[in-house]
Amino acid sequence: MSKKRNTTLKELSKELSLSISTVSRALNDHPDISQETKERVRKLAKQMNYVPNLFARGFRSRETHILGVIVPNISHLFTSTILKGILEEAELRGYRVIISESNNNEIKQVEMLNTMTQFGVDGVLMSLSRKTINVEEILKILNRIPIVLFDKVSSKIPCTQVVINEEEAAFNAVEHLIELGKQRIAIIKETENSYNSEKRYAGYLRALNKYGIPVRDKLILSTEDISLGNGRRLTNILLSMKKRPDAIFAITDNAAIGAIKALHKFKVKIPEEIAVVGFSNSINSTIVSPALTTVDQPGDKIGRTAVRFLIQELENPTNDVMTKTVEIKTSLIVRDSSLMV
Amino acid sequence: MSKKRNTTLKELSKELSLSISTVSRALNDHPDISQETKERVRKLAKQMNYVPNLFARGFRSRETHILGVIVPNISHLFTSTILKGILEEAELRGYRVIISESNNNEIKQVEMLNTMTQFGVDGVLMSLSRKTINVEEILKILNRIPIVLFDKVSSKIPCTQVVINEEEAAFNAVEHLIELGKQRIAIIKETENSYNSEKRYAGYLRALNKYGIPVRDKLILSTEDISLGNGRRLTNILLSMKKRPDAIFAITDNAAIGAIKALHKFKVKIPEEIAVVGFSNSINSTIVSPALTTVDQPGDKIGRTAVRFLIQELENPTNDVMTKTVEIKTSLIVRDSSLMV
DNA sequence: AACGTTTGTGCAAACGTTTGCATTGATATT
DNA sequence: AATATCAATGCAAACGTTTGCACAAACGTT
Repeated sequence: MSKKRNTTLKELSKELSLSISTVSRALNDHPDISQETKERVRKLAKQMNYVPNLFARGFRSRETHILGVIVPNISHLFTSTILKGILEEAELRGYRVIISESNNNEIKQVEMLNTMTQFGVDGVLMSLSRKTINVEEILKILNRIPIVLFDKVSSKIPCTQVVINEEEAAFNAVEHLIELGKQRIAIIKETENSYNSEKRYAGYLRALNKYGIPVRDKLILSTEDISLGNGRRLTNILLSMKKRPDAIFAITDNAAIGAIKALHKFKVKIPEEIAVVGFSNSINSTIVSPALTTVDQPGDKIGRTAVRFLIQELENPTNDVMTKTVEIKTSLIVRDSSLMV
Repeated sequence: MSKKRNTTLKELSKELSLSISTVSRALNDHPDISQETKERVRKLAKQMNYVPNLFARGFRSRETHILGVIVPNISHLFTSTILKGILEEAELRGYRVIISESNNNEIKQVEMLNTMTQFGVDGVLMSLSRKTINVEEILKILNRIPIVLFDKVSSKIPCTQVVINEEEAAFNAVEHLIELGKQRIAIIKETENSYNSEKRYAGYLRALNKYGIPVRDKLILSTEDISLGNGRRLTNILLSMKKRPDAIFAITDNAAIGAIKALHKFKVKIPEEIAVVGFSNSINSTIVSPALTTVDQPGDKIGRTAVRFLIQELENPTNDVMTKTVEIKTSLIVRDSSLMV
């Protein structure tokens, strides 16, 4: 039951009466080796079930073909969809993936980053923890190995960043509401200046501006923790106003669902009286009733793209920092919560 | 930007005018080394930011301190909750984790298992892909390194298995319905004989038997793919019967939600006319209305437990196969879909 | 015939760590 | 004084792979 040893190059070479180096080269398809020898070697290797010892190889070549991934919280549908994309793309290109959670804890995030580099990953894919303020440590590591950020990113870190086009997505969502004839559009966003929240807010403003709709401070609500409960709470506030809004744009599905729950309780007709739009296309958005209009973020595409850029950097190393920002397109999925005839 | 080299034992030893072996032993707290030396070494190591090269170490000792994890689908809330538990517990005990998806594909599952062992993981945690029939390859690998199965398990594989107590959980759920006074309780389960589905079905039967309620074939419905859509479809069948059931036990939340949607459409009162109980405590179960009564499966506990058993095996290797089955307790969460006053 | 070139192969070093054994000097035991 | 014991340290091998270089044989060119 204890770990048995694998076939080694040495054993193969003995069996074939060749040197270890020849066997190694034969298996690596080195041009110096004759076709005939290559075939003999490959045949025996297969027969003896030879598998290269990746540790020895990585140890020698300083390349592990392992990518590190750090995310705030793995059990979040959007995140795990991204992970799915990462896993698939990485595997396709012959890389393994090590995953870690930062639990939205900045200290732990740096710790993970450190053990990962210590461990010898070739590069790191990372979605930043909330309130990542002290980027100094991260920059230090960025000096040693390539990092690609996705989803939760920061302009303070000069590296490739893969995000959805938050601003445009929000713009489209709000424009959709305007096209329905809505004029008093409330927004539920985050208090702290997260990248995502800010961009979505910017999209909201641009849409209002484009159509000459005044921006009303009263309709702009913020919360620390953009959860279902807080969505409900803030909606209650909106409902208590003399002049109620006629639409709510929540920057996450959960908050939007909270809004729907609150509207339900007060028997407000959705979407006739107040339409609701969310953001994420989480599974819940189809389960709540009425089904929620929302922005679909193609998670797996984000993951795949991030991997592609990272590997690109790994395989064509340059000395100048890459600071490209790649924006992935989203699409608005219109459902009953904003479907008017 | 290219990978810089880390401080090595050699460099430390030169700086301290000690031999490499002494430095190594000092850092590993070997009893042969004097306290004084140990402190000198540790101090310089810290100062020079020494980190052991895990590859060299793993290479030498044949221990990587990496665990492999294979799951059918990472973006499934229950699965990612288990992963969370695995990550936390493994990290706590100084192990790294490599995660892979089998996508419910038996061939790929074996492939992943192979590359993982090839890669040198110390052990594997695995949730089986649907329709895992040919366990031969898995047994072969089980000969080389320890495997612990969780959630989707199989008695054909002699190893430690961590599961929830499916049978009892289902029993409790159905008993709850009976206590409400329900007598015609339908079940929606899977066609193929998955471990989970079978156990839950057994619990259903036991509950009926205990209370002397006849088992009616007509009320036992099966589907290949236990999805929301199929839950809806099968419920429609139930509704078309002359004598409708007065409760539905669906062996997954999604199917239960499908049932609720169907009942809604036909204006059936939940739970007065027909009560509904699901299984999983997915987020959706609180979002659907009425909120769904369901079985809470403590995912992170499953993950943690699985890791504990695996490490236990790793660190106390024996030659006899472990075939323990560990059952994790669940609890029934009663919500509106079965709340009668 | 002497010399380059090409082709295929082998030798040996290197990667960074751990560890069995040898070595040294000091101290305790007879 | 001779010997056994002990504590602290160093030497060197080993893990499996890759790779620069050397080498030998065969061939082509002058």
